Amino acid sequence: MKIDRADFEQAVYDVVRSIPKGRATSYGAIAEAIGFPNHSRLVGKVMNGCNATDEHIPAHRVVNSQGRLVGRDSFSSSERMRELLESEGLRVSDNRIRNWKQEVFWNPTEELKIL
DNA sequence: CCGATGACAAGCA
DNA sequence: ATGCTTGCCATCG
Repeated sequence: MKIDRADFEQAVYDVVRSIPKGRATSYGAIAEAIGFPNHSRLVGKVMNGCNATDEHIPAHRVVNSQGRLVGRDSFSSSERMRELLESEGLRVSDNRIRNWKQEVFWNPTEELKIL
């Protein structure tokens, strides 16, 4: 199945905007939630373009499956992403979110299914 | 956890 | 078109 770029982007933004403050999710989880489980990389691409022209999208709440802040280079500064997360009550050490899978991880597939 | 593999899409030379 | 890289992920070891 081919992917409609505009439709894909819109779906990604929609999910990202739904991420609660103090929580975070992964590229793969978003991809799965919008129906493209094996296109996690495209989510990253979309996010990359989103924070460049930033549209009040909490891109800092999107990390990789290991809770690692791989997208920090696309922010104003390398520390920006970490600061945003810490200001929401999250703990970050060595470029990773603490209690990632235990507490912080927010599953859009599960949460949005209920709505 | 880390490294290597295989899968998929897009951008670039 | 080909080859390599990328805000990735699941699986295997």
